[in-house]
Amino acid sequence: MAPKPAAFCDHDHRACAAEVLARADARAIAEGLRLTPMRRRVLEILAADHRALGAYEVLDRLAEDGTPRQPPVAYRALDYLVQHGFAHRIQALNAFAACTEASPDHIPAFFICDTCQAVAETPVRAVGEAMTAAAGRIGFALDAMNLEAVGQCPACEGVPR
Amino acid sequence: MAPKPAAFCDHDHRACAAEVLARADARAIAEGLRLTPMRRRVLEILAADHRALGAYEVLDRLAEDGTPRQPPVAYRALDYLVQHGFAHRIQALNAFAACTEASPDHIPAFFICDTCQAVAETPVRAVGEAMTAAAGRIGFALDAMNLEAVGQCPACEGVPR
DNA sequence: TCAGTGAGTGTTATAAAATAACAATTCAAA
DNA sequence: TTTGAATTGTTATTTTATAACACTCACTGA
Repeated sequence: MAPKPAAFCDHDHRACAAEVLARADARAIAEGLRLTPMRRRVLEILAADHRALGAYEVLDRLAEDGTPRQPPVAYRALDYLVQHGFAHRIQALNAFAACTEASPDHIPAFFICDTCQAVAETPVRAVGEAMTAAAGRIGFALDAMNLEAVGQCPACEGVPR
Repeated sequence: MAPKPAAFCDHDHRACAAEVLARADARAIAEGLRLTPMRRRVLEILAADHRALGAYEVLDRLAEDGTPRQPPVAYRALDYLVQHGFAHRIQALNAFAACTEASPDHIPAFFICDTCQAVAETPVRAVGEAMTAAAGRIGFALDAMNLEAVGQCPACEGVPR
């Protein structure tokens, strides 16, 4: 079995989250992207655990530091993060998760645990290629894909649902 | 190039929609599923074209025959249709499309045209297998997947976006 | 025959998610 | 240092989805 994603294992999450932020900071500098305090704070909130957060959950966390609880505040930051690949939108949950993958050009796929709500982003090159091939066969010009799986993560194996 | 999905071609859509309904009727009888008039009507509305419809669009169509415009009416029928594989939910659009695939155990993938809003469901065995394999490698017990692609369909090729 | 049960539908109300629109501010380049 | 563009603040509204309960009707077993 391949190494399990950190999302499904015990791990030093403080370091894990710090790494996500550090990579984002580095990329923002390298590419001249404006990862403003607001946006960075939202990414930090998302990175705080391996769960996807709804916009209103993000808003609640922001409100704890005194940011006004207005939906556009959260949506704008989230849209920016998604737009620039710092975060992903998990369609199946209407929610958002920090991007945990180092390689900048990966095609993300998400494995969502029904039991503990953990979301793991794992590189699935073969899936992306098969999808691209399928698009090619039907003459479809592919811009983006959403690859999401719902089930039970290895840490929750055996837990009744 | 493989045969393009009907959704992306000129075709006799009356026959196409009738086939979807006929297959659903047959399966309902075979499996003892209760495809009530309400549910069948909603499926008919979905099958009316190769677009995904939001629940409130379905509700509007229903209202044209005098059904009360109450959200639960649409959501209940849609949930049933999705639950039993007569229709699919298109997560990227918060919308629903009739299942157009004959084989009952297929893994659906959706190609969504940004330009004309057509949605094609095509069997993508290789994608499903790659995804299943990826799940297996990380010990994830897969229950369901959403495979969606956004882009431009062959019929809209060249149309500026 | 007829209470009991459960699935389906009708109906009212509300919750949750997302966006429109415009004002105020900040920032960086000319 | 002004000017234009990007960002953030704010109010209001739209769109999507669900909770909760009442009513009907077909079916079941006493």
